[in-house]
Amino acid sequence: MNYKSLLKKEGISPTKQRLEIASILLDKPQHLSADQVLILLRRQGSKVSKATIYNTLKLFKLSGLVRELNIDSARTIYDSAAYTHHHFYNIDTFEVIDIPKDEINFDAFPSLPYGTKKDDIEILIKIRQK
Amino acid sequence: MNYKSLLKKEGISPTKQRLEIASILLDKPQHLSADQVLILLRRQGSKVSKATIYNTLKLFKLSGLVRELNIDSARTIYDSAAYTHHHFYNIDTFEVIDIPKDEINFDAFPSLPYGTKKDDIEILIKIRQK
DNA sequence: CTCCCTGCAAATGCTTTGCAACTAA
DNA sequence: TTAGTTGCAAAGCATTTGCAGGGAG
Repeated sequence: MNYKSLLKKEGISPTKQRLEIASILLDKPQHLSADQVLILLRRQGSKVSKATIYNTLKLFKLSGLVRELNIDSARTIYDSAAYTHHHFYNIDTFEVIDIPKDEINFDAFPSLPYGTKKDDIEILIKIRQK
Repeated sequence: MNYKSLLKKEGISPTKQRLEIASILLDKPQHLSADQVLILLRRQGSKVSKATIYNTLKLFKLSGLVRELNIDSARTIYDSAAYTHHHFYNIDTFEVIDIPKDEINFDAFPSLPYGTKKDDIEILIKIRQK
C-alpha cells in the first residue's frame, strides 16, 4: 500500500511524520491509543512529537482513514479499520477484538427520532474471563 | 422512592450528600455528567463538593445503581436507568435518547472468544439532523 | 473513641494550543 | 515568498487522590 498517494487522495499533504504514523497505524487492523502510536514510533527510531501524533490522528479521523473508539473513558483508541464493524471488549484484559459487520444482524430495529438520519452504529459486546 | 433504603440495600451508607445526589440522578431516566450533577445540585442550594460527586458516582456505578456511558471521550455520562437498554446519540445536538431493549433484536450474533462470557452489550446508534 | 465521609487543594493524565522555527512548492 | 507543518512547553479539562477536619454511633 502506498500511503503517500492515500494521503494525497484524502487531501492531506503527505509529510514525513504523517507517513510514519500512517505506516504504523494503517498497516493492519488494530486498535491503538495516541500513546501506543508514540511508543511504536519511538521503538523504530522515529522522533515524531506527541503533539503531531494527536494532530495527525485527528486529521486521519476527519477524513475517515481511522475510526475513533470510545470504549474506555481513560483514553481514546483509534481503529485502523475504517469500515463498519463491531467490537468485543474484554473488561478483564482490556483487549479489543473486531467483529466483522456481517456477524451481527438485526431483526428488529428502532425507528429514528423525527428529523434525523442514521450516521453510524457501534456495537460493543463487553466480555470477561469465564 | 425511598433513596435511603435503596442505598442501604446496596451497602452504601446513606449520607446527606449521597442522598442528594441520588435524588437528583435517580429521580427519572436521564443521562448526566458529573458536572451536570454538580450544576443541578448547586441550583437547588446544595453544597456538595465536586470530589464527593465523583466519588459517589463511582460508588453508584459499582453497585449497579447507574451505568457509565462512554459516548464522547470528553466526559463520562452516567445513565440513571441501570437496566439494559441502548442509545441514540445525536452528533449534532449531543443529545442522548434511550432505546428500550426490546426494540432491538438480533437474528445473527457472533460467538464469543474462547474462555469468555458475555458481560454487557452496548448499542449506540449515532444520528444527525436530516 | 473509632471508623467512615467530606471537601478542599494539589496532583494526574490525556489532549489541545501558542508560537517560533522550519519546510516544501 | 508563503502557506502549511512541526514540536516544545504551557495550558486546559476531567478526574483522582492526599489529608485534615467533621460526623455518626
